[in-house]
Amino acid sequence: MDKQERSYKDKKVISIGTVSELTGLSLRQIRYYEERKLIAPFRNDHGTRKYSFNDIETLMDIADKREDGVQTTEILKEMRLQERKRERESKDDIKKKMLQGQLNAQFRNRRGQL
Amino acid sequence: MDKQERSYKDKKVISIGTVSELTGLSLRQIRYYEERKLIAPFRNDHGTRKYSFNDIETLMDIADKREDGVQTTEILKEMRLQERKRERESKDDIKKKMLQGQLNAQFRNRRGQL
DNA sequence: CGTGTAAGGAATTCTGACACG
DNA sequence: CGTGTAAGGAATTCTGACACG
Repeated sequence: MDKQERSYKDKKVISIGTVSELTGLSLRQIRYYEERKLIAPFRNDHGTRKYSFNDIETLMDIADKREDGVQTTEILKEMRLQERKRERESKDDIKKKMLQGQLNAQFRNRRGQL
Repeated sequence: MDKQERSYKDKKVISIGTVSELTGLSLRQIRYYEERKLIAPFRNDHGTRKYSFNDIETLMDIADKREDGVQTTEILKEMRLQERKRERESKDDIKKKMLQGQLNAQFRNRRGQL
């Protein structure tokens, strides 16, 4: 996913009625999940909520878990765990790339010595 | 761009007020360009227009051309030319892939004969 | 806890039209 | 041709609250 596409996914431009249609959740449910800190829509000048496609995906995950009887507090914890996991993986990825870069450099050096 | 990301770009979910903010165009202008067939927003049950990120990009292109004094009729022609060009390129791409496939098959055959 | 609902107000969007140039 | 604007109506969204379980 390049920068441009990311921006589509993260841009908060969708109003709550459309989100409701897309997710099958009621307005009440969507607003309640915000109250429980599960999502954070953007508020424009007037105070109208605007959601991203990312928010919609999160809401669909929430809907699945709620159907399985998971409470919002639990869902919040799970989401935070997931978040930390992604951060770790992202860091590991950077480390891996740096290591690879060093190996490549060594390889070039040895080849030069032959 | 994979299917998922395409769907974000093409999904018509943004209302005209937000499009106006994002493009800097007035509601009147956006509706007028639709009247001139330059864009085709989705209409929901109530009749409210819904735009995609793609529509927004098109509108920004239109805005640039209008600033250069290009009339909507001309812009429409240009857009249709562009569309045909993209179609040709897409077809050429398929042909190229088929040809490559045949070459690969021949190569495998000859190698087998050795 | 999670969700429905009625309440009143404010902002959005729609269409058709008149205006200007 | 392209755009602004006032007009009247319909649908959207917001918040705080009461209800149920």
